[in-house]
Amino acid sequence: MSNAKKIISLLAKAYPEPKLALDYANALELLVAVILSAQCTDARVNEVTRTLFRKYRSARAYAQADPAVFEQEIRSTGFYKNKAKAVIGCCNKLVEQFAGKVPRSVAELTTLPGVGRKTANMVLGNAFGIPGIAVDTHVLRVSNRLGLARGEDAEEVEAQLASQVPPEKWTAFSNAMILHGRHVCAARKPLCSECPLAGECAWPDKERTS
DNA sequence: CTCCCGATAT
DNA sequence: ATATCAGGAG
Repeated sequence: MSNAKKIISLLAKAYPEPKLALDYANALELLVAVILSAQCTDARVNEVTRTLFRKYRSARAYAQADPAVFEQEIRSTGFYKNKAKAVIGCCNKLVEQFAGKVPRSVAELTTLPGVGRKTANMVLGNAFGIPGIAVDTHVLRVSNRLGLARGEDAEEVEAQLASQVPPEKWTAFSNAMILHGRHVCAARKPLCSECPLAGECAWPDKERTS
């Protein structure tokens, strides 16, 4: 078994049924939660969406929101002006071009304002069960450290990962990589001594900060 | 490449 | 005090 296959297998064992830490009940809620999650902890997003999801129950509801009010409602997630514009703009387009429903392809999703490949793949995989590898800062970092990919471009890394992981495992793989990046292979203080993948990891000791 | 922005860890 | 954090747009 190749090193990459071993790593992918160990990762799946370490994170059986990896699920997102974001709270959501449907594709629209997940889309909104992922947009709000940029540069923000999942815990804070959940705190905000707990009340937000009770008030806005459809794409139309967000589309009709007062921007100034909405900005304040999501303020604590940071980048609130951009995010408010993204969510409201997104939902306007959903209403006008997608019958108020969240589309099921990367191509369509990325036409929505504020939605890039990472957000699109996150929604596809977790809300629709359509295979997708969401490459965020964690997946980028962990992939490079493990030696599963090389490079800083998210789309290139996504392609490299896609060629090594069978499509039916893309979503679980990317969710596991995110969890691993958050809790073990952290940017600042990676817990290499507790890492189940340490034996197969390509990251040289000299580059470790702790 | 820069800007957006608050919360949290260090 | 300040560096960094579940990105995307201009």
